[in-house]
Amino acid sequence: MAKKSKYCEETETLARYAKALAHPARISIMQFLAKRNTCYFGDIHEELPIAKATVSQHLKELKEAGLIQGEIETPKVKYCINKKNWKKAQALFGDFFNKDFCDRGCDC
Amino acid sequence: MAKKSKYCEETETLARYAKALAHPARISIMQFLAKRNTCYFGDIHEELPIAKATVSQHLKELKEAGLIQGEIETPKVKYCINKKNWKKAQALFGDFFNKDFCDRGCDC
DNA sequence: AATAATGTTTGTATATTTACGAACAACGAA
DNA sequence: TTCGTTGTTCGTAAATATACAAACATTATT
Repeated sequence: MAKKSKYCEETETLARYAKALAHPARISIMQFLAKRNTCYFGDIHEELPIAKATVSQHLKELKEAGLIQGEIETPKVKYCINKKNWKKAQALFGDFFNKDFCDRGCDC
Repeated sequence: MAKKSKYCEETETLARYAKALAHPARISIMQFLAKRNTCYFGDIHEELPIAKATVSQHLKELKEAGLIQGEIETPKVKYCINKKNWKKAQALFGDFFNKDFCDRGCDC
């Protein structure tokens, strides 16, 4: 059976990215990855005030949303931003926030 | 008692806005408000594939996040974007997505 | 084989989110 | 006063999200 999609593709995608970023821990992770060359799980865990199991869970969500990717570098795991999807998100949020609605005159 | 804030202010705020946008119905609402002059509840409801009680709930969340505001225009209710906070969100997402992380060389 | 190091997965408890119908509130019109 | 219109709030059910400890998996080392 087909997936019920009540909203347009682009809207769904944007909402999905927003959801992935809807937690301060995940924002922090993305910021950390953005400014770091090497980004092992342990380093990320160190930066955050939460248990490692929870960090792992957040990383999983970011990965499932496509914003990051991980690779095993025994015995560590290295994470980094998924550039392709990051650009996609960048573009979607960019469009979203550049409606110039003010000029159209929402009159409140 | 003070609210426990484990993350920095800016990160929390960004996550809060992201959370407000983390549902296609709410993205749709913002898009609708962005391109419309007058934006009554009924018009918004018409655009969405959900019950009015649910629409009302989503509007409440957007309002509590500060992204929109509403005013009564008996017998209707007019909603519109909160420009001040919209600009704030615009700026926060702008900074967030302009890390130029690629140049720093995340090496995956 | 036993140990150590690094993360993931599982189990679980609690809280939040999402959705809807029904009841309610406010107000103008008949 | 009784309706009709417009939205909000309430009650509730089901699904997700968040967090942690404990158990587990993997690989290197002793």
